[in-house]
Amino acid sequence: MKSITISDVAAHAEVSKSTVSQFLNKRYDYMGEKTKQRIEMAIDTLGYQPNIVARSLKQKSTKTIGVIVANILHNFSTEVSRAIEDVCNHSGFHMIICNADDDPVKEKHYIEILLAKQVDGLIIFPTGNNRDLYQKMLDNQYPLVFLDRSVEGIPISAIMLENEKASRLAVEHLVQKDYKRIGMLTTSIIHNISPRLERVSGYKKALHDYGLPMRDDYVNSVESSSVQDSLEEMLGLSEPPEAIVAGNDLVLIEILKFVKRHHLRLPEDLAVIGIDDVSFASFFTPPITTVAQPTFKMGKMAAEVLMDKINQKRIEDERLDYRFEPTLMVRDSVDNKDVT
Amino acid sequence: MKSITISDVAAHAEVSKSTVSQFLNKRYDYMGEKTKQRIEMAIDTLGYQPNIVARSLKQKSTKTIGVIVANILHNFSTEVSRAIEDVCNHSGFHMIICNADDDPVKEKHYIEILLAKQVDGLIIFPTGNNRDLYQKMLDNQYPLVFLDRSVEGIPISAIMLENEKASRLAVEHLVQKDYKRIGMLTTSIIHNISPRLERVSGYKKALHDYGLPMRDDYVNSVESSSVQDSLEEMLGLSEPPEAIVAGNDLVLIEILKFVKRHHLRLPEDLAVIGIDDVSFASFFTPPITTVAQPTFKMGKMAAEVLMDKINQKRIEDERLDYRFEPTLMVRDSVDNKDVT
DNA sequence: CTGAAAGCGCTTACAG
DNA sequence: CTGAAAGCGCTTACAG
Repeated sequence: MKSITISDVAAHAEVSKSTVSQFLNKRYDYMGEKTKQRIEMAIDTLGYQPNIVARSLKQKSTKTIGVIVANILHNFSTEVSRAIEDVCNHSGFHMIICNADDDPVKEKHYIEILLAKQVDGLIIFPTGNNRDLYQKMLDNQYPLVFLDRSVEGIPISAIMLENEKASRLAVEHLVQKDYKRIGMLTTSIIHNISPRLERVSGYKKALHDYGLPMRDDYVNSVESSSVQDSLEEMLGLSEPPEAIVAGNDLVLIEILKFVKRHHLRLPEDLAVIGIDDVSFASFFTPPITTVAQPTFKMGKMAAEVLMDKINQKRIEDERLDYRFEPTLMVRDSVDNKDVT
Repeated sequence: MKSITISDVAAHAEVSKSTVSQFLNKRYDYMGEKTKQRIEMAIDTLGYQPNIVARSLKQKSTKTIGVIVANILHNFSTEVSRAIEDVCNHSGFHMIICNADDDPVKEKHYIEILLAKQVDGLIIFPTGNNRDLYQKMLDNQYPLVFLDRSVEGIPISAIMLENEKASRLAVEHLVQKDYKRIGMLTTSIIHNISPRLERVSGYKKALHDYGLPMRDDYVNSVESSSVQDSLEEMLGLSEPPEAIVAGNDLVLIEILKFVKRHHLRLPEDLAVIGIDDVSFASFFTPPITTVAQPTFKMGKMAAEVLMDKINQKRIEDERLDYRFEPTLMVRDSVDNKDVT
């Protein structure tokens, strides 16, 4: 690309670079009408576009934020990203999305690169295993917000679902439909990912509140790739669960694959509720009952909180947790148990 | 964030900035062992991270590419983006994704911003309505590749599906299963989006080759939001189509919604084949027969061609079209017509 | 009302 | 083997 710089424009318009710069930044306060016009003409005829890199260097702001999602495969990540993008567009910001793939090493790498690229702030779905880095950014008052998850002992604003409530809604619905043997399957919990822990604990509490027994062989937290095996096991029990709560969309999909493969009937042979509303839920056969997250609102909030931090509002009275309400989407993958 | 610059490191290590810079860029040719160590120590103790913005300004390369997708809602866009990201990671590049939302105005805006941000190259799913801009980049030998679509009269490398073949595969499969009345529904064609045109023309040619009549009321190209109406109309004909080819994933989804809403049986009441393999195809009831694009390969190729252009290979012997083969994924949303 | 000068944090010939 | 100097393309006090 040919480079036309501010100097070229200045020369063409026969003014100084300073004046052109003032013009570009709309500081017209004392600018002569003819000067303005000459500059405008020069810009037009030369097809000048300011170099944002140069501007960023000087202004120490790139008008760009970084977003590091834990796993782009989750529908939640994609939807939230779109909401963030909307806010960015409105504020004249751009965003760079990175996918940590649930890998703390990748996450660390991305954080470092993005900081080196001088992004003005970061939204992170934390893997939870880079405490030093998180802490360092916190110490430096670097604009940062967590999304979906919080990290114990790192007091950074986190935008999250009422996760306990989410599984409670699922359990309650099943209880109302007269299910007693209710299982739960989530993705791996070994890294203490907060929403997963909370969803499991919400499930247990709800069972307890409804006086249902909590059986260890009805709950499991494994990698997506092992969901099939885990289901095999759980449904092979002498008294298998009659309903299963899927901890997120990926688990739900694995369950649906299992159901298909084994020619089970939904909900007669197995009732299912997924946390996360999947795209095909409404027109699946049967339509899938889910607990939806307000993804759009959550992404918007994350971006707004970050923008406030970038603009120096909100440094002091840091509010930590922003919790959002889940919504039960009643469809047909759960039916009245007594009918069967 | 506190800023530690190369000067701080130089001071701490008691060498010049030049030497530190050499070190950073691994030009150790003549560097004394003790110098190296002193610099390394300084970097460590200060926690220095180079400022990429400053480097970019000097080097006139941001090691970043832009990707402008026509519509992020298409599954194709997401998958292709992930493939591009892989290549970027391998080459030490980053990418900024923008969603033009099928809107030429947004597309123009994003192209301009990305150029101003000095990205080293661009992968565009062109809306087709910014010919001047495309042409200008071409004239400037700016590294650019088109994906999914080409633009008539703008000779820029384009990575595309064998679109005619894709609809041909669909029609052939239906013909083999003894279907005669075959319709096709695609998203709007008014902007002459090349893959849509090609898919419709492939459909027509295939019908012709199999001696089937081509009926105008069996083909329609409308916005996603009007697919329902269009189906209503088509299936309300006195001799309605018995099978429909969906031009892409969004159309497929609309068709499935329609089928659900009207309690149609798949494939007994209506057979369906979608172009684009959707995530839920395999475990849907019935599993959906589709024509898949090699999304990963296509994204990879786009990124590789772009990298070559950025690295000055491939400017001369510009190859224009890279066409990829579609694959029929036989599942159960099409069955033997004679059986019914 | 406008311009000269310094500076953002790097890199890169070039000199020694 | 290392450093001084210029420069990438902007912006921003400050002077006049």
